[in-house]
Amino acid sequence: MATMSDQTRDQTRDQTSDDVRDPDLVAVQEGPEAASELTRPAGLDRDKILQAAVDFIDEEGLAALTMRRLGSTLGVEAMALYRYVPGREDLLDGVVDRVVETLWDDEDGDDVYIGDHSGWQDYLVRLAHGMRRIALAHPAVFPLVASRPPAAPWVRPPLRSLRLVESFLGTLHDGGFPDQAAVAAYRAYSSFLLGHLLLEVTQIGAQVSLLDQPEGDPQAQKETDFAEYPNLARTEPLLGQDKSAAEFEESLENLLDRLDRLLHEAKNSGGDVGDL
Amino acid sequence: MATMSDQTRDQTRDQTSDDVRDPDLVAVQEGPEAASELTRPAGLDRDKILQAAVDFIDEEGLAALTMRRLGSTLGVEAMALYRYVPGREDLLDGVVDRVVETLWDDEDGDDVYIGDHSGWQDYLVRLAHGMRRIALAHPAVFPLVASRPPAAPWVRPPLRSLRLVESFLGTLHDGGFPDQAAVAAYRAYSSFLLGHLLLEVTQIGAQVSLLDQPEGDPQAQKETDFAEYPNLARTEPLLGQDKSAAEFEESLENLLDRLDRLLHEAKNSGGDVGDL
DNA sequence: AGGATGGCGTTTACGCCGTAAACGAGCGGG
DNA sequence: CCCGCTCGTTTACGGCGTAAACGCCATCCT
Repeated sequence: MATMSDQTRDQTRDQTSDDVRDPDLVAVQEGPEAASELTRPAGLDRDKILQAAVDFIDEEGLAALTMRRLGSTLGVEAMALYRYVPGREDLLDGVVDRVVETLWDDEDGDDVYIGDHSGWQDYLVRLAHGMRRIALAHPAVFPLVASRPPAAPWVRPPLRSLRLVESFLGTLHDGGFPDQAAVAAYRAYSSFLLGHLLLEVTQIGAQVSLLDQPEGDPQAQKETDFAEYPNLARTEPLLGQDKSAAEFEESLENLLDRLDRLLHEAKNSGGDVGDL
Repeated sequence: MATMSDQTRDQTRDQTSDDVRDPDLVAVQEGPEAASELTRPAGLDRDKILQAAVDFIDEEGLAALTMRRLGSTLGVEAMALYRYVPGREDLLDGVVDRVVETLWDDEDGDDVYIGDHSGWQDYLVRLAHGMRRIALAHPAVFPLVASRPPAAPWVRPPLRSLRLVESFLGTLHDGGFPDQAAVAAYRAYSSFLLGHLLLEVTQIGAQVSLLDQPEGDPQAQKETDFAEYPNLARTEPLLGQDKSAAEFEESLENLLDRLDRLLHEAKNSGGDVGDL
């Protein structure tokens, strides 16, 4: 597994060979905010609560997050949170928003910052890597990003942030996509990103839960399974292998090719694309 | 390549305006099991409980499902369920399994039954439509299929059922895929299916929740949004449009083309595919 | 026949949950 | 000085998942 020590520099989209480093794994640096936190929480605010919730989910999992426990990590009773957050559900929405917003915050050189870009393909690649970085940084939070209803009911997830959808559509529009094609591209892109990243973080979760469940005689279990499932048995080592980064690049590239085709078809037919 | 030529034949179910019929929308018929149920539950068993849970989630949503409420729909106290189900989490796993197993049950003509097929492309198309039918029949259950950890930790979701993965790998193996390529295909296929269907059912959920939230002055809300988000404003009618079926076919076809390419590359290099 | 047995649903109870409501403690401005 | 405001606490309630004890009743052995 490539935990990678090295940064990315050029990051042109041609990485599919087999010893792929995984630049999306580099951590997002925390804000230099550590003053005197152990001594005193120094007063609550909504942002502090949301950050604490993100951290909590990362460490303990979504199921373990309760208002009381979250409060206690902040040195406060549960009810104190309700002055800043309407309730648990809204808190989760806030967590999603906060995590997605980091797309704009941590520019971190040249990879993730999506405000400035050269061309829609560059934009889509940056956005994809930005989202993937978020997913890998917060694997337990990401399913929330995918499953919460969108902010506006008529916009489809998983991007959820109106700001993000707006920037997406605007970029494609500027790139020459007629509206119809831009929307089709948005959906194809969303579903690709959602599917790949959800699969990837779920795998991470499964690996983790594998570690803390080494219970009674898994050998017998294995053998019975394998008897019924010869193909599974034969490919088990391959199934366990992690080539997520390479597969991600491959699929992303393929999608971009597809969108490129879509763009040219739309242009040639004068923007009158009836179907996808 | 273009494997969708045969398709379905009749299926008049025309619902999404334009031109696209959506055969996956036809309901799966319930078993002819309705004897005297209102008079007496006639005794619990695990299957009855799981079916009741599926129905409950379909009608009330996952969040509303509690042991007490589920019990009461069966005319029974909550604790009675524990004789057949170890706990709530296991019940949810059971729900997922039961729903996925219907892939084999309801053959229903020629579209969904995946045991018998002619070639791997046919199989993948049938499987995709089968899964989509399940997703559309149980939109509130499907996110569960996607987010539960897999049955074996080293197999990645969303298919989750070992039986299904086994049949997938076996079919591709028979179709000439070397193991490495079959596994790559499994992952690409899984992530496509997961992404598309999750997006689609989430949209259904959003539409539903739109209906029961017609609250205070949405007009003002709209205008403020639109001021900040011109591209969203312009494309709103397009974003709301439902072309899921067409987009599904398009993406599926594209994926099959990609897998076909993968197969031939793998064959030409003698099964020695280093990367995807 | 009659008592033991064991399957199955109920009752009771416990601790944790989200959160409504009332309650102070501290503080800055008239 | 004390009013009123901000902000965290206390108390309380109903619902949750579920452990444990408790009937009830059909069946079976003798």
